[in-house]
Amino acid sequence: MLMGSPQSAETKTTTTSDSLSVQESPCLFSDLSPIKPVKAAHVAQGFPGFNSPPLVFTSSRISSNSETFLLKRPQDLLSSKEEISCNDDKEKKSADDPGESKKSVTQLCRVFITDAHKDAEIKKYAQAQPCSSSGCVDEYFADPVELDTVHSADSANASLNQSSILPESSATGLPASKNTIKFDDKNDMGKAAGTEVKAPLILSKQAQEDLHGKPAFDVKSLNSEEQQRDGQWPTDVCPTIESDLSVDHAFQRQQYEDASSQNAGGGQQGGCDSTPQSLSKPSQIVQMCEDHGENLATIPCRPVGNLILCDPEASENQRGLRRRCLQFEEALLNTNENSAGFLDPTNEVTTSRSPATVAELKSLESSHADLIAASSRRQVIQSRTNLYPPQYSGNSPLSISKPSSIGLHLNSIVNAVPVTCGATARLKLAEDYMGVQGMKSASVMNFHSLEKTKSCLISSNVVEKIAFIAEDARYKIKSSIAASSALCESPHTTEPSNLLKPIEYDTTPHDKRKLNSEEVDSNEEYSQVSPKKKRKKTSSTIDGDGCKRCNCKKTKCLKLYCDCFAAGLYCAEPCACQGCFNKPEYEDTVLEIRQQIESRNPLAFAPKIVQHVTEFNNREDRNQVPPSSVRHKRGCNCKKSMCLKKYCECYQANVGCSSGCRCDGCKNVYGKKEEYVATELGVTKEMVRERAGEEKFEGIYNEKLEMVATEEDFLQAELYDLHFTPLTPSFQCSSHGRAEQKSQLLSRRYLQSPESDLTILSSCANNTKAPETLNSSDMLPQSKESLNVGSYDWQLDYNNMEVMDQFSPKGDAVANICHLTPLSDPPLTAMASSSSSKMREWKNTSPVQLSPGTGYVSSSGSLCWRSSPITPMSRFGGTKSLQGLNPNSGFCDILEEDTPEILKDCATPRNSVKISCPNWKRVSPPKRHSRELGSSSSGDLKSGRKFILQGIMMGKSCELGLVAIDILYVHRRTMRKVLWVENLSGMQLGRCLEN
DNA sequence: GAGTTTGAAACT
DNA sequence: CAGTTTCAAACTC
Ligand SMILES: [Zn+2]
Ligand SMILES: [Zn+2]
Ligand SMILES: [Zn+2]
Ligand SMILES: [Zn+2]
Ligand SMILES: [Zn+2]
Ligand SMILES: [Zn+2]
Repeated sequence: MLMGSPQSAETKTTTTSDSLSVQESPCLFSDLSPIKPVKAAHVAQGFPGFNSPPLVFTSSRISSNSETFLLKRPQDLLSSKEEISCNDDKEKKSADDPGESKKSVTQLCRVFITDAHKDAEIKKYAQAQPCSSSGCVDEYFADPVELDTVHSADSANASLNQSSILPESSATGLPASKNTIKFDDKNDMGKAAGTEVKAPLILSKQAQEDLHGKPAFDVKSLNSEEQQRDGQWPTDVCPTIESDLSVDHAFQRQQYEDASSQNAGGGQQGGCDSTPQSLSKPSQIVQMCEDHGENLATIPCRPVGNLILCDPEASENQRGLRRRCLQFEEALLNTNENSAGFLDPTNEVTTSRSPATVAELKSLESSHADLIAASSRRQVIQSRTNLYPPQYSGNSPLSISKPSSIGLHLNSIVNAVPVTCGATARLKLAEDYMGVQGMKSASVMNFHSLEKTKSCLISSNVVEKIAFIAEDARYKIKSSIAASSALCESPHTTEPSNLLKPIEYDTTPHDKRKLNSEEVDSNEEYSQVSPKKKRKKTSSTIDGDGCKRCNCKKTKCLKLYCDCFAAGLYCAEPCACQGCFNKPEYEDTVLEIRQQIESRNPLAFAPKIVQHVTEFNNREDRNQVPPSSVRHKRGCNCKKSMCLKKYCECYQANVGCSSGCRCDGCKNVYGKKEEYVATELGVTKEMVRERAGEEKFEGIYNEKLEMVATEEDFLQAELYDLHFTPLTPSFQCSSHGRAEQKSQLLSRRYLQSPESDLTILSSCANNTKAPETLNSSDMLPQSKESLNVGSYDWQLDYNNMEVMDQFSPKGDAVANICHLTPLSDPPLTAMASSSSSKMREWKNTSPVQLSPGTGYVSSSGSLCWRSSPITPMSRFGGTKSLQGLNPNSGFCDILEEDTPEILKDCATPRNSVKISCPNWKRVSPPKRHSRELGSSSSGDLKSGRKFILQGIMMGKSCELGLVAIDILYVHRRTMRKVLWVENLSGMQLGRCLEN
């Protein structure tokens, strides 16, 4: 946005990173901490010099946020530096044996991870550091850990500590940033040499430079970059990366730290530790998540007592936890699927990777760059959002809400899960991410199962589900990351520079397409990426484990052509892909790309296999639901295979063809299209209803659901990530995962009402569409109506809205929403009190939700990553997927279709159906998404309204991005109309009106 | 393992 | 939105 051209932005970021960073990402920063923001800004700016402290201090909360950033940065920086050092060493080695260096790193990472898992999270970290023994990694983690612990503790305790921390971070950050910049230049040179610093550098400075002078895109550069990534990248990059990384990592780490601190703060850690150890790797991963969750939980717990007390930090911590969770989840996924993911030393080392990736991508392809930039921008926005939330959380007790939710989750989870508290906590977190509170226990179980499944994902379905989960996790992570990055960027510019640049430039995703062409060249380099991959290449795409692996040659695994990417998973060891960017390292890039793709096709990452829930199915019959109900979402288009071979997606998914298939001569052994059509007819009515948003569900589920729904829906909405969108809907509805994901937000609500557990389907109905719309909305740029929304206001409004919601929706809310002043973070204070919690959630969940990932990422990053940022999906999938997964891989993805029917969950019995799809039918605004406002139905309600967050930086107003859209919901039974404000993700921020 | 076939994804 | 190209998996040999 701000920057006309990414390049310029990048350049700015790079240069500014030290001092000016803010300017570049003025929006972010400004927005973020308009008031206090300054602090944030300071942070950013400060980084260079001062970093730390300022933020922190100013306001505990805000500071906390800033601090977090700072912390993260510092951590990142430290870690980065350390890493760098390691990397350097490695690089040197790498010169000899790049692979080895990487491996070492990866190993370290693994160690770290493992250790972490074994040990309590916090402790884990701390321990891990020591334990990790291996130098770089250990240090890396250790630093972060320590910092985290300290910081976290500090944060938890008070911002003060953070502030103290900050300095370090800041100091480190600043220098680092500068250094990085310089490095960048050098790097460039180095790149020429063949090193790779570029990525980071590129991202930051180079990118900028490139932008200025020329695009770095050249494929060659890309290649070189890639190579660098693989090999040199660490060393050279490190410096540069530091800045970049520092940002992302900083966030992540901060989060991590927060989490750790939380853990530390909470006694749970110990428990966590125990659990984690017991768990197997995958389980470990989970545990990790759990631990984090626990941490979070702990925080929440505190909050529980004092709910809010947790403070921003707590909230942040929570966030961090969440992120971690996500990350963990991802990690789990990754770990399960690919040990490699973790392993990738580079990734871990690079933690900064994302930036690098982004930069690389950019360099690789102008289009890519654009995309990345766009993503980065988006991220920034998200980050902003995230930031806000954190602040909020930090600021006010309000944060409680999340915690409370968390607590609830924890409780539920705990109960459900035998795992130790820590584990449970983790689980909770995971669940949250996953999305379903109601699912919690089940979800937990599911989660585990999922992990397992993931590891084994053989069936495409399973994979998908997993993917979803992973994706969700990713999204979360991404969001978190993005947020973190954004935050970093905004504040610090330096680190963010990577992200920021891209972001700012943010080119539109459109350009991304181009990437392909260029990408090819890079492939060669890619090959370098991992020799291991080659192994995989060998033959079957399926690893011994049953995990699918890709063998992409030209797409860098950033297109749907890549099964890994399409599944929302990061490529792992087994993958034989060349020039792969689908790695945690490149999280930012991955996310960006994902977003772009989603923007084009909201359902792109949605599970391909959906269970059509018919009324029959929905209801009691779920069991009855004939397998037939499970179908490929889009159907196949087979012309020659007669749907008898895996060429057919339907067949491959072990599902019959459906009316959606355009296959010729269908002979699908799982069900011929014709047959399906015939059966469908009977159902169709129901289907229609559902689609229409009708009653189907209502009858059975609604009752509870409705109750819940209202709240839940909203909550859900909140939960929903924009990304989820398509997929999510179904998932959301059914899936607990979303609830979980949203859980934080929802949790409140859930907490509020047991029913909440039900899950929230609310969005369900809408989900499908909504997501799309949301996606469209994502297109922020497009959004026209830019309301200056203050995050603050949002939150507040939101809160109000929520309140309103339950009883009487009111148009007012809408107005409020409009008010949103995301940027207002500063205002946070105000917000803090009341709605902050909600806001937080919202923020968290919302676009950025993901944010969690990043911070945490750094440490776990590698871990988590496996699953890619995907976004929301996982969330959805979460519940359902979980359910499905558990039992049988079979489930896989089946999600209910977009339609609200989400019920699928139903499948069982558990409670069923809580889910809900709420009776509320979503009247999607014009698909266009964002812009159109009052679209559909009730003239009264104005759905489609877009809300754009504007921040004021440095006195300048910046558009943060499209924040929310009005979506009209109509109660199927009562026909009551409610206008919800949903974020891009589709999350419901608040209810605007009711009729 | 190379080469062919296939249909989704990407692109125009 | 249709047509074409690109892509990587599935399949064949
Ligand atoms: Zn791939
Ligand atoms: Zn792969
Ligand atoms: Zn790959
Ligand atoms: Zn077919
Ligand atoms: Zn089919
Ligand atoms: Zn067929």
